[in-house]
Amino acid sequence: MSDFAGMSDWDLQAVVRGCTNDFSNITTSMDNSPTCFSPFTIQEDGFLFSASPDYMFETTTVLDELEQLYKPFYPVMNPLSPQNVLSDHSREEREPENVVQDKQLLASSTLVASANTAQAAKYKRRKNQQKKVLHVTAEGLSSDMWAWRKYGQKPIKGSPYPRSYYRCSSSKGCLARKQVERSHSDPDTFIITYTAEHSHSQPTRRNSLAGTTRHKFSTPKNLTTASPDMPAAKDSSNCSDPISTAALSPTTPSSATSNEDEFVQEAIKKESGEEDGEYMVKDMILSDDFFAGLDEFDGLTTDPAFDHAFLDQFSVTFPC
DNA sequence: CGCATTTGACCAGCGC
DNA sequence: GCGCTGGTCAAATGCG
Repeated sequence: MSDFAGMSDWDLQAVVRGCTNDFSNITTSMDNSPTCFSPFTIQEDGFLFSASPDYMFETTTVLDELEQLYKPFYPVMNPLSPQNVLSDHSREEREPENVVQDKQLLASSTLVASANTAQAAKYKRRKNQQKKVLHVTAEGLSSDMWAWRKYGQKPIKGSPYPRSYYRCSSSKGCLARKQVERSHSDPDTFIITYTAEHSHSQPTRRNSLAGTTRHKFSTPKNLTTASPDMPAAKDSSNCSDPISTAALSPTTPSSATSNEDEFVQEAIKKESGEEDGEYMVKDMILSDDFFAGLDEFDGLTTDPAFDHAFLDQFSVTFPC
């Protein structure tokens, strides 16, 4: 059949799977330029926000203003809510920045306010729909504490890779949506598009129910249905592919490690004690978790527990 | 049994 | 107005 048909979702699931330890891998490759010099960047209407420390410093003022603008519309300041992934990808013509921001804010508040009318949101005008686009590598797919449930997958015209659709399963009635697709220009990069806003506070830890993760990729079925595009399951040479090894459920891993708990604790600590100003960049994607992750990353990477948990997940799917 | 995932069908937006 | 495309629904299926 088509290239999409066999596109097992192993990669896409990997995309949305939470693994808060991987923020350092968030990146972009919109122009296929080397990304190794930029830990990650965020695209906003084609404009790349380099998240290098220097740039972040320079944009602090702007971000501060953004944050001030966003605050009134936040049900809760969620470090990693889609709101924090700043990138409006509506197809509307570019308008003066503050005008666009105002519109986004209105749209955001409207979406939140209408959280109880999921049906009404069913067919929102795409053109005006608020979106936040994030480009991440497979390792950086992680991302958030939200629990996402996949509700659809569609082949996208012009792209050899299908797009997966996820909705927030943390709370019923939450309109938050998440689309994940592999970048056509850079298969190592995944494009995550957040739509709407969570109508509830961010869970302090991942939803345990959603955590009944299924390592589907290890099942015979999924192995046999491996996509022609993603022959990893068949081609042992791909076992070295971090993307494939990250092929885990988008939902909460039931095997939350002690390291993850540490992350949660760290996040809680920061949430309770640090808010405005100090984490300006968190309003993009550099959340508290991100910095916490950075702070702990060195330790984690050398922590036997981390290695064990991390490799354990890999070995489950790709025992090679 | 409850949950998540898969997947075909349906519907609405959008461009022509 | 029509056809294409994207986004969502919901039944079927599978797994723990």
